Amino acid sequence: MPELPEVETVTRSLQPIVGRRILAVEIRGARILRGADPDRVAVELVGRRITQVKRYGKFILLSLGRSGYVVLHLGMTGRLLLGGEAGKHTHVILTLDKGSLLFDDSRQFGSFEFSREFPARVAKLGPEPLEIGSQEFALALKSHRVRVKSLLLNQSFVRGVGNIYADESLFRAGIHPLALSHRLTAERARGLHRAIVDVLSDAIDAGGSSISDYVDAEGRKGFFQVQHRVYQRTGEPCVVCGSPIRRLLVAQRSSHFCARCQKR
DNA sequence: ATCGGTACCTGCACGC
DNA sequence: TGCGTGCAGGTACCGA
Repeated sequence: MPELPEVETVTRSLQPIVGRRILAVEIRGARILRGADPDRVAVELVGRRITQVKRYGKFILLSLGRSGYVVLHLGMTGRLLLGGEAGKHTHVILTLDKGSLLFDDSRQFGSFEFSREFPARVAKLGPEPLEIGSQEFALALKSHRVRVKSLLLNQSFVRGVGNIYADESLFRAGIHPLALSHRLTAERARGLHRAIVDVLSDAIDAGGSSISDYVDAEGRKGFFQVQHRVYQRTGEPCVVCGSPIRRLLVAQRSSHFCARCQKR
């Protein structure tokens, strides 16, 4: 579900919890803690005040003053919900001094971790695509010899781009997903960066893409899915040239593209 | 040191 | 109705 635009939308909708204090922690599904001891996590969190909610790529960090961070990743199906009823897949419930925060995740690929320090997993991420310059992006592309689609999905290259927005960006840039990163001209590389910025910005404006179950912390769906030009449109006519959108596997992920508009 | 492939988990749509 | 198959926004880890 969640790539940069969805995680950004969730982060924005979570701002009401800034300044709130954690009164109680209920952990129903320990898998989401990735091996940490549930009791210890609870002890670390209870009584802390949430001082900031910030996104890094696809991660959300809740700062707890100087005590540390709650490090959240939504995986494929994770949801953070303000209030509401706990369900079958609710793994963590934070009771706040006003309201509550639920972490829901049917596939359990997400994670809920506590870290005393700024987390290494987050520190290792590549730059934010919306902050890096096109020139810098083009140079970085040159230093890798891989399929460009794989590179876009690599979070240590740029953080936050996932399968939907990689496909949509490559389409807008007219670049084939199998194109080799180091073979792209600087101009096409800069064009790809512009396409990424455009797609991500448009998607954030639309509140993200709700393919099946994505909603923000207030339960609102996103609307960017109606603007997808290639993602999950296999067989449909290309909006530019009319030839059918094709699908192939790159890095074991479905990749949707127009063979006529997107060149290697 | 980088890679591509596989594993992790649940739910849904589809064909038979 | 039920069963098997394939697919789904994610990353971690393995061996080459």
